[in-house]
Amino acid sequence: MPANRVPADRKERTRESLLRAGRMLFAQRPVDSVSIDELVLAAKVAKGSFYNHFEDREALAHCLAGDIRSLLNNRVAALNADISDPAMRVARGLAVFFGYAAAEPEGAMALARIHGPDSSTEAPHNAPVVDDLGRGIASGRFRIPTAEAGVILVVSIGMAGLMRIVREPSLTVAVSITQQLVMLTLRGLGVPDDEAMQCASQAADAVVRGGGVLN
Amino acid sequence: MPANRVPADRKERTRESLLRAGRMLFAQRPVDSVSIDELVLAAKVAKGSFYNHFEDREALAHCLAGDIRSLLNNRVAALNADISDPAMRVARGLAVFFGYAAAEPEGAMALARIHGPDSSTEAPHNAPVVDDLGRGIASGRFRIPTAEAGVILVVSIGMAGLMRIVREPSLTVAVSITQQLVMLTLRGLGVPDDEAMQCASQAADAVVRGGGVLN
DNA sequence: TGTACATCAGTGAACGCGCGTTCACTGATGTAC
DNA sequence: TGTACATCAGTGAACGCGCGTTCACTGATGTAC
Repeated sequence: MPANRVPADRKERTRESLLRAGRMLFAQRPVDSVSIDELVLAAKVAKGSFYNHFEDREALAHCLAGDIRSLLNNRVAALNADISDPAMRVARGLAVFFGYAAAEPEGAMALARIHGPDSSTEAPHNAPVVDDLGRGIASGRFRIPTAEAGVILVVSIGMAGLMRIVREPSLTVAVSITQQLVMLTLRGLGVPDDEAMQCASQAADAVVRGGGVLN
Repeated sequence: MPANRVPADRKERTRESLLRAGRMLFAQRPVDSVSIDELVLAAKVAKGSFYNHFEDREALAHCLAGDIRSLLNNRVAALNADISDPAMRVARGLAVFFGYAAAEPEGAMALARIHGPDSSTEAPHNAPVVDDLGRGIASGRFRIPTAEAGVILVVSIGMAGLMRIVREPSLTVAVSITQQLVMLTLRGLGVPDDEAMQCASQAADAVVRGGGVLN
């Protein structure tokens, strides 16, 4: 217990400022092509401050992407709290990502650029998807031999749709893309046509249009 | 018509050497993090030579990815020359990419890293996919509202599968991943279950295992 | 066949800018008494 | 309430390495005659 303290929120504000700058810059260019100078300039912070918070540029990027990904995973978890059908859960999960892309294209683009389409079954942030797929397979809702291919499908469609929406970030586009991509995805997983379409429409409507995405 | 000439193949060999070096290095690390020094060292070429062939690192990367992508697109075109069913064409197209990932993981990884999952309908190298999807929709073989979502599905699955296979580049893995991912994809596009499975198996067998990929 | 010459890609030393990293100092905030 | 002190994040000048880019020179190959 230190005798004298420095206000926690000053440190926090600097850190946030750096992360915001990273979000803006990494949304535009590859991580390696952004200099520390540019980061601290955009963050309105002295160069030395950077190293009080992050070991290097990579660390900032990793932290930024982790934050966004956690935010989205939490939203998905909250939104799916009392949904048990794995198909609907996957649909709403994708819809959260697509809605975010329309609402916060900058954050979405940064996430896509930093994480890339990492569809490994082991990556911790893919755990929710792996889980839903596992349940769906067990219950016969999804008709695929192994979860792995399903994870690749869902994650890569998620990232691709996100990047598509970011290019033209309007609610209309997001709703349309969500409907179509979720439908294709569920159908791919073996969900009957009509149900896939129903889930897709409901998710697009409730989550993307309805703004189930805000907070 | 110049009076005196320099042998064309000397220039060509230097260029090829630089491209090979790029393939190796870009397979391992992001483009921006590879220095010209590393490139010319790996290529066993003097630093100044680099600029006789490429304007900058980006140009080399672009050229490299373009070459690989063209090679693959050509293989697909040749392999599909007398296949008319769009579902089978898409299946075999994906299989070519997956087979390449197993046979040439380095080239595949470089392609993935440079092009990324660029699933835009306008990108010239996606033209063949756009074409097959258009025909499939017109003939009722694919049941999707617009080609765009289909392109996103096929291209992003293509790249994701490719990266998965690269991580463990064996024929066995490639065949299994191909079967599964092609099945999911065709089913997503609206091809009936049994036919999707049949196409997937045939493509995996004929193209990936059968080495329809060599040459 | 031989010699002089022309071409042009290859070479690598040299240059200098940009950028990552450091560090002595500042100053804002909170604590002691 | 006021004064002295402690803490620690913020600051930005300074350093020096790495890297992209240039350029005068070399040398291999082909042509002229």
